[in-house]
Amino acid sequence: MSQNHQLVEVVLPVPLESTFSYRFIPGEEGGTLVSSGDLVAVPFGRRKKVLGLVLNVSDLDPETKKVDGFVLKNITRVFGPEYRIQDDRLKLARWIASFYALPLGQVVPLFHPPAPGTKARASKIKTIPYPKVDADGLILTDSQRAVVETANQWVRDKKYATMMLHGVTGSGKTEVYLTVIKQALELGRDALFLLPEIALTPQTLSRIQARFGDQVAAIHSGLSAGQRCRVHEAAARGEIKVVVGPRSALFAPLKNIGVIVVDEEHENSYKQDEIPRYHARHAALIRGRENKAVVLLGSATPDLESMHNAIRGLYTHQSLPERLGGQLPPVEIVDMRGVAVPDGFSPVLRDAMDDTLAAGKQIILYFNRRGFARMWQCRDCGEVVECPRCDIGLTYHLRPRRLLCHYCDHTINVPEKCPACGAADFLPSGGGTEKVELNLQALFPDARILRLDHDTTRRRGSHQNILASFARQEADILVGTQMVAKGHHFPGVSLVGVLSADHGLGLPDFRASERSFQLLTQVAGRSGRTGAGRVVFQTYQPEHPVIVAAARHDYGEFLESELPVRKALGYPPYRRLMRLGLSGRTQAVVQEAADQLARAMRTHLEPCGITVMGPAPAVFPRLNDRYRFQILLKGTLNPDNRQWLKECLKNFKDAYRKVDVLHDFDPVSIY
DNA sequence: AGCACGCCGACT
DNA sequence: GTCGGCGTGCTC
Repeated sequence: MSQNHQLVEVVLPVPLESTFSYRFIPGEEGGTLVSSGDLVAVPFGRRKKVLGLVLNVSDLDPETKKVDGFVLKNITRVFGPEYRIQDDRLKLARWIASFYALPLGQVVPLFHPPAPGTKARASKIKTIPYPKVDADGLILTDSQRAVVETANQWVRDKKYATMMLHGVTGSGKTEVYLTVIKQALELGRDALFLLPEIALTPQTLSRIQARFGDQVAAIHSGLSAGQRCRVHEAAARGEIKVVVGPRSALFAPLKNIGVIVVDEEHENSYKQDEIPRYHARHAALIRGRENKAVVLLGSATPDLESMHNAIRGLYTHQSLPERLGGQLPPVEIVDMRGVAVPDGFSPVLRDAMDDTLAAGKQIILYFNRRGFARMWQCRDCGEVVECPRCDIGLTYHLRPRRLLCHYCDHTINVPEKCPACGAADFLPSGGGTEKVELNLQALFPDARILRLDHDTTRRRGSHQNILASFARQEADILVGTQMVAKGHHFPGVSLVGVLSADHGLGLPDFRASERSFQLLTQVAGRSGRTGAGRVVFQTYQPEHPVIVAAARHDYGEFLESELPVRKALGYPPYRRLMRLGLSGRTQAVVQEAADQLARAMRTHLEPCGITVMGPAPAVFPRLNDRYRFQILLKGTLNPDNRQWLKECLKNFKDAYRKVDVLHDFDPVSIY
């Protein structure tokens, strides 16, 4: 008894609005039919297997060969029920597509494992036993208990609500998350626990696992495609109740979510920097709403947008003011003006390092530039060797010895003679972590030093290995870029030195202050996690409000200095941003395209209260031999605006085929 | 987005 | 001579 054939409307992962029609011939037993929400594999163009989402199904006359002039192809595979995308997940997909002005097909791949582009890998995060955690949890402090009670009440009431959990490093936020999740599980609900990949350390994992055992599964970069699928299937079948992982974990097929944790909510890694450019924190709120779940946003240095929402009463703001078992370390600001420091270490910092090493404690040194010297400059004529593709100075690296472009990875041998004047005397100026390491070794010949930056973490897993080694106190000093501010818990560290605290402040980005404050606060908080600690900020701007506020661990002070600036300039959190980036081979063509696009934007969006800025050459006007311009929109686009924008961009791309256009809502940086 | 086809520059 | 750059056209 043969079933009727099915006509199936499928969404495919292409940047097109259209859906595609396929035929499905049910199996002999007649059991399997396709239905809306199914994940299917289909032949598409020259490709044999493309994954698609079934949107609609209808009956099909077996004699019908064509639809709309297209010869129907057959669906080759229907995935099991674990892979269906339905209900709240489909709503989330539609929301992302509409909010970020993308075709649904470009969003759907977020929802099916394995993550696109990942090859099978074997490496696994080693599970180090976490120092004996009471499976029933610790005794909560009064402030923790107050927070937990509020959140638990919301969960019991099935109320969609967001809590901004504002607590310094070591104030016990994790304990709050785990307690709230525990209650949700007891009520038969599931939980998502998002955190930056970098924070997904073996310690964190085993702490969560110690509490929830085999009800919890983690998704991380060490998993193979097969392992990801197993987690996905187990979650869909209800065998797993808690999924822990980076932003992509948000799409796990849990059925009945009661709590979504977004830990370190201010972290920029929650924004995906490729299509679809969504913000996982924002998307988490949407999924929370669909599930009537409680969303916990945790941070020591909340994102200004989140904080603004808390101030406006959209989120409930809760503080965990005290650091458990200790106090925040005092920060000394060292004025570097007029101080001659050939090796970069002020006398204050040097003495502090001496004392710390003598006491057998550990040191973290933060310097936010890699390589040995930022510039390779001719002493005779002043010529700076630049990248031939990027118009950016090349950085001098010692090991291996070469000049490297930090933007396109272009590498050249160190020139013998100045390409401009032929002189053979160069001035490497502006230090980097390589140089700091060398100077440090000269200063403390017996100290064991680890360096953590892009260059020492090329190999897979080396990042976690270096951090783990330092946590085991196999080295005395950890020197590196901002990577040293995140990751493991280091009980042995009693001194943190920031070699140039004003480094990030001059960057041409409206978030430069915020990012500096977050980084300084975060790295300062790594000192004295057990016992006394101290922190030294070396700076040429000792009165800068960001540096002063960070030195006092005072978020409120930072907020007061920064919000008025944002308001005056019309930047987030007061107005939203959207960035249009244009790039191409020929400058004039890109320029012309950018002018045209900006004109269209002005005509259509300015009447809706949107401010159009630019076009202007990007901060790096040429990268990788491509000229770059950008347009910035300020204001909130309504759904009609977004729809119009989507179509405008599509037409525009057809008209200017030599220019690449990217659009980014709520960009994390406007470089 | 892929993927193939097709037409012009410097090389085994 | 061809390897390979990327422009362009199409996908049920």
